Amino acid sequence: MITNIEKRCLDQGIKMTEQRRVIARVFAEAKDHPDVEEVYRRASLLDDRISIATVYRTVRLFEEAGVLERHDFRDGRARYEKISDEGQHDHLIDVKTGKIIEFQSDEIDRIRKEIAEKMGFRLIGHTLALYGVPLASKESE
Amino acid sequence: MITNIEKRCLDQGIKMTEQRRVIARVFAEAKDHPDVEEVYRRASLLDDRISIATVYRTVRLFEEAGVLERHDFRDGRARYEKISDEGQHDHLIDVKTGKIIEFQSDEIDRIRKEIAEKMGFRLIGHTLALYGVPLASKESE
DNA sequence: TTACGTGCAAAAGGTTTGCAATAAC
DNA sequence: GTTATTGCAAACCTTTTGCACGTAA
Repeated sequence: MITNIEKRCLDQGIKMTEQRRVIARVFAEAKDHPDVEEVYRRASLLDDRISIATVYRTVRLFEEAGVLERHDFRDGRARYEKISDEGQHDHLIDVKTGKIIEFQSDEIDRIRKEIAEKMGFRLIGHTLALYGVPLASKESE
Repeated sequence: MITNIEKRCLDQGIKMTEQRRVIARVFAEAKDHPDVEEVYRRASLLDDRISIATVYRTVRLFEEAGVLERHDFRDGRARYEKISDEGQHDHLIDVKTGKIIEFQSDEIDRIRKEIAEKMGFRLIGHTLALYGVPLASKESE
């Protein structure tokens, strides 16, 4: 069975190797935002002939092809997730636990675009992450 | 003459050394978003008894004290700027030139806070960077 | 077949840290 | 005088890369 991500890669003219197929599958099945080490771990379970250098090369390739999105959540390594058909979302990070929660806001999407255009730019990407603590929690920082 | 940043550090109970004063001065005078190498370069012009390790230690200290803000603009190193009294701004990066342009939007400030609270969090920080190309420019990516 | 992808290990680039010397309070 | 800070160099961690080998089309 061919994953949606693999299809997207083929559309982009990316030559599919066994390693790339495996990494595509990892992201097709992921519901979170794994870093490269974690992708390597999961890929190795499916096929142990994969090296971490290939994972690095592949996530970069997929990112440049618009198949994956890279995130920086201030923990020192890049995290990746697939770009889904149903539009993108942003993230809120619970700084107490590190948990990453997705959200989507049409209003923010609109304003971002408006601001960029008002400044004379066409928006081609963005980074938005909110960092918060649970409202119930009383710790000051 | 004592800089505003130095005053802020003293308020936070930070012990001021000559090196820290020099680094505070660099940020007091900066109108941009220097990385550590650049801070080190500017600080060295004012006082050549400074090491880059101290710059790393000091920007971290200042960041934790709420005196500096750290940014990641996808170029592989951290950039810093002072937190000014007149409220914060966000950034738009011209991906053709790397130029960083500041902007401020009360509407975005409001929505960010609303979203976090609606999700059950008190917002304590955020990252927002827009990446764009000049509207005049016709390149596709 | 032929260009492209891979694994390995080494290197790069940014950042942190152990330690002995130094300076602040 | 005591404790924190500094400079130096080594270590760290993530990511990239050179090269010989392997593989997809």
